[in-house]
Parts: sequence; structure tokens; C-alpha cells
Amino acid sequence: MTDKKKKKPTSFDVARLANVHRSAVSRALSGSGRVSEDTRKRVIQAAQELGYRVNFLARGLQNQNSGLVGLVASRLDTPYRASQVKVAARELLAKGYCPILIVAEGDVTLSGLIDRLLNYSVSGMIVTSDSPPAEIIEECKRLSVPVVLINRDLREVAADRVQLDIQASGQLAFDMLREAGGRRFAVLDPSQETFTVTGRARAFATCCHSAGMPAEVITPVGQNYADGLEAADLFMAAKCEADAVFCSTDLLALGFLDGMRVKYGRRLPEDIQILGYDDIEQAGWLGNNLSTICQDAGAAAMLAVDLLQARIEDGSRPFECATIPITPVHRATTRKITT
Amino acid sequence: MTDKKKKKPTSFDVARLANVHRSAVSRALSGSGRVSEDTRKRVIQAAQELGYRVNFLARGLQNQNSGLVGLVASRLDTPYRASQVKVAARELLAKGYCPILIVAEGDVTLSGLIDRLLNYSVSGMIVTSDSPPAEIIEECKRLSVPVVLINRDLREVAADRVQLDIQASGQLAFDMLREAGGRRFAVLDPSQETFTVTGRARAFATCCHSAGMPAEVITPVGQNYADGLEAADLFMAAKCEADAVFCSTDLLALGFLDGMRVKYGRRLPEDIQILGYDDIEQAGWLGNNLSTICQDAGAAAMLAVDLLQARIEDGSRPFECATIPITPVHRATTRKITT
DNA sequence: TTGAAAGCGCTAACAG
DNA sequence: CTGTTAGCGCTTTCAA
Repeated sequence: MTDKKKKKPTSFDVARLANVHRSAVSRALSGSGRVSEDTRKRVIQAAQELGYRVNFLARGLQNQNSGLVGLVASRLDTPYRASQVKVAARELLAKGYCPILIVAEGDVTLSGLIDRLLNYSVSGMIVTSDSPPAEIIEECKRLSVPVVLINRDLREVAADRVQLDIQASGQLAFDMLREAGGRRFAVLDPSQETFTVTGRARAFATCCHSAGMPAEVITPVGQNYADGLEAADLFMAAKCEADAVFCSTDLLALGFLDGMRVKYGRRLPEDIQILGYDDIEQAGWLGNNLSTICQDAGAAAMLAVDLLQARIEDGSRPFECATIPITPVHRATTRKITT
Repeated sequence: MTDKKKKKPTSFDVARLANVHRSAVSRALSGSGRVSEDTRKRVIQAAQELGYRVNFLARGLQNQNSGLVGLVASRLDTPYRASQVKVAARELLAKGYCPILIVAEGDVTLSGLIDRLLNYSVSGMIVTSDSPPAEIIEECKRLSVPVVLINRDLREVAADRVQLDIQASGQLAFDMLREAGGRRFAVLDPSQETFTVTGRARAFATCCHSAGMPAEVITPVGQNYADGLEAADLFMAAKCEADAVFCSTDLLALGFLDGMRVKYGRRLPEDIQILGYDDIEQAGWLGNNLSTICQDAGAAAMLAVDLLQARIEDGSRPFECATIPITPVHRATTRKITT
């Protein structure tokens, strides 16, 4: 006969059953504090029997720290972000934290949501959003809530961060396209600016310029598939003659790719070469086979979680900035390099 | 001069500044309880001034209810699931709850994670995972934590649920392919069983059988792109002569599609017709243009959140089972229906 | 309407 | 090593 509608057992009940004091129960179950092997066993046993579970709200209230971690992410339905969030959540969970997911759509609402997060005495926050207002980050610092920023602007307040090397990204893109025989370059640089996306597009353009081969700039609105499609129209309308285009995002690249080959009958890489960025799963699909630059979403997420944990454990350590590794991925939308 | 390292202000501080008692602060800020307009204003004012925020852990401890909601999801890096989780999180947030994201990978660890969730006195739980162990759901019921199941097995314990009509799905798939001129049918039915995916594949097969045109069954391992690719190999190896194949998942369909056209040079829909299921974003991409059946992930998520909220507000209402709407999406991998 | 007081369930500091 | 004693910050009766 299991206790149906009984109230949840408290540490007090466990204590009574195990014939010890509540504090002994706490010590035995929270791991901290010394307890005799005997008591520990009796407590565990009693807890088991009663189906007791520690109330984390009470514990958090006492410790001023809930074990909850805010995970702020925009564009969650995007392949890159989805896998990043997945890994971050998994790692957080593995380390004993509980991720509260805040999905951002338009900054308007976001600050209210993060505000709510702060009410829970979160132990920390990982921000992977494109653009959470800086004031919010400030607010966190004020409340001394550790924050780890993924790919956010450098000028931000002091905080641990994980980001990719923007200059190196633009350079790598240029090198890949150049080595594949590109002569006339173009780049897709969304008008909705984003720190890393805009950054690498500009860096690429700069490299082209420095090499004496200025790139034409196509400006779709956003950085999604549909925008890539739009970019193809823009490209044609402008009678752009580039033979090698760097799309600052895989989604953009895939849209542009489809536009060029399906809508405008271009062959790849013969008529035009396309290079993406991110290496999302779809880039590797047989029908796309997109050459790209891989920035490992999972690695970035894990770095972020590690940094956060380190800071939670030692709030006074110096701020760190981890770099996301990038690697070239040669597939079928760029020519084979003749060695 | 903002208070730098000061402790966080409590309701006590606000009370003092507003010249009222702490309970008045609570009443003014929690909405419940009557307060004079004057006190309310003073409290709000004082709270503002101090940068006070209610401690939800303390509130939750008192109310036995934290406002936290568990969101259990597997395969988050899959387009369908990602957009579902995004919408669920957004809706939850909009209704004042905070979603704790539990990502499931293999049932082994999952039960421990949900266990942890329960320690936070979550107000409810939405389970969209393929297969969280039934005992866990039982445990939730035992602790009277409301649970909403999305597309989980019917034989489950009593709970609110959101699911699609499996029979209707199989039937619709058959009808679409039949009307598009299909003669010989095949179906991809993953060996890793999943309630809805396996269900509609079987339902489709049953429809074929009933119509006197038994379907050939291809059995890839999972339900992802790579498995679809594998299915194409299986299809060819078996010298399958089907001219219309129902892939129980868009990812499967896209993999199968790429395998058939890129690897085996088949044209669509001339040589073979393919129908997917889900209508993920990629299905609509120009290069794929996959005919499919749309099950609206966002709608499902919203239904789930609504059901959960209703149950949290009234634990005694009868259990409900909402149905996810499905609609045919005719694109280029099936023939135009001659009207 | 408002103040007083009693907890919610737990942990940590302090004695024993 | 174990029991005692204070709270953590809030809500909620209960009087006034």
C-alpha cells in the first residue's frame, strides 16, 4: 500500500525513521559534512523507504544558489543553434546543473525574461543569443551572477567568453576560395547585423581588397535559407560576375546554392563556386555537398559550460576567452585544389 | 553610487523604505490579497528604487510550487523537435512559467534527470521524448505533478496528451500516393521503433494491403537522414520495384531522396515518387521540394502548453487528448494530381 | 486594510 | 560525530 495522497516526506520524517536528527540527514545526503558510515547507511535506507527527495528550493534558499543555470538562445529552430543548445544542456545536466531555457525572439521581450530568470537565484547564465541587450548582462554582473558569452561582441562588459576568431575566419574563407581558383569574389553580408556573421563577411571583404581583388557585396536581409534565395535574385539582378562567393552562413549558402542551380541553372563548381560557414548537418547532405568552414557548435557549448563551472566554483579567477576551433571542409561546391 | 557588493534587498528592506510591513509588500507584489492603492504605489516605488526582486525560491518553497516546468525532449538537434521545443519554451515563458530543458539521449540517464527535476517542485512537465520510461511518468503522477505527453503511447498512464491520428496519417499517405498514380508501394519503417513513426508506417502498410496492393517494407535502423540514405541502398539491393514510397519521416525521405537521385540517378517524380512526413523546413527547400504531410510542430507544442496550464489550474478536470492537425503538402516528388 | 507570527524544508554554525 | 539552534525570504492565516 503506497502512500497515495500523503504529503511529501521531509528530512524530518527521514530523521525520525532513521533515529537521527534532521541535520544528520542533511549531512548524509548533501555529501558535505562528516557522518559515520552507520548513520549514512541508515539515512539512505530510510530515505529510500520513504521515497524522500531533497527539496532543492529549500536548499537553494539556504545556499543562495539554486543549481539552476539560464541558457539564453535565439533562433533555436536553426540547425546550428539547436545542436549547440542540445550540447550545452546535456553538459550542464551532466555537471549537476539544471538549464532553464530562455528563447529570445526580438529583444523587446528578452530583457523581461532574463529578469525573471534572476528571480530564481540562478547559479549562472550562458548567453548564445545574437543580441541580448548589454544592460541585461550588466544587471547580471551587478547581482554577481556569472555569465558566459558565446560569440558576443568584444566590447561587452568583463565576462568569460567563447568566440571564434573573426579575422582568421575571413582569411580562411578567402584562402579556400582563392586556392580553388576563384578570380572574382562576392560575399553575402546580411543587413541585419550580427557580431560574428557580419564580422567574418567584412573580414573576407578586407582580405579580398588587400589582395587587390575587391569583393562585390550582396546584402540580403537576414541569415537564413530564404535570405540566401533572395541573395541569388539580388546577385542576378546586379549582373554580378563573381565566380566565387562566400556566404557568411551555411543557411545562406544553401539558399543561394538552390537559387543559383535550381532557379538560374548554374552548375557548381564549374559556373560558380560557393563557400558556406558553420558546417551544419544539411551542408553535408548528398544533394547539397556544400564546401564550408566548420565551427564546432558542440565544442563551443562545452567550452562555455566548462568556463561557467570554473567561474561558479571560483568567482575571482581571471576572465577567460576561449576560441572555437575552425576547420576547412572541402566538398563539391568548390573546385578540387590541384596539388 | 549604486550598491556594489551589498546583499540583495529583501522584502524587508522594501517594507522599511515604504513604511509598511513585509506582508504588505508581499501582498502588493504577488497580486493576491487586497492592498490599498496608496500602499501599493509606495511599495512598487520602493521596490523599484532598491532594485528589489522577489526570490522565487522562497516563494516556491512557501507555495509548494515553483513556476518551473520540465520540458523533456530527445533528439533536439532534429529540425522537427527543435522547432517544437522552441515554441513550447516560448509559450511557457509567455504564460509565466520557466522551462527547464531536459535533453534525453538514451533512456539510461533520463530517469535520473527527471528525478532531479522533481526535486525542484516543478509545477508540471511536458514530455516530447520518444521514449521516457513509463515508471517515471508514474512517479510524477504519484507526486501529483501534472504531465502532458506529446505523441506518446496510448497505453500510458492517465495523463493529458497531444497526439496525431496515426490511422488517418497512414491513410492520408496512401491516398496521396495512390492519387498521384502510385502502383507499387513501399514504406520505410525504422527498426528502432517509435510510437508515431512506426505507427504510421504500419498504418500505411495496412491501407496498401486492404487495397490489394501490399507494400514492400524497407527497414533502415533509425529515422534520420543517414538512415534514409541507407534505405536507398537497401531499396536497390533488394531490387525493389516500387514506384511510390512513403518515408515515415521527412529526414528519412530526404536521405532516401538524395540516395535515389544523386547516388542512383533516379528522376523524381518520373522514375519514383517519394512522400515524407512532418514538413520540416528543409522539405520545402528548392533543391528538395519534397511532397509530405505536415504535422504542425508549433501547434502541437501550443496545445501541450495549454493543456498543462489548464491542469495546473484545475487538477481535477477530466483528462484530455488533443489531436495534432495534419495536412497534405503537394510538392515536386509526387506527380500532380490530374483533376 | 494592515501588522504580527507561524511556518515552507533545508543547511550551517556551534556546542556537546 | 551528532544534536541544537538559527535563520534563508517569502506567504498566509489570524487578529486588530
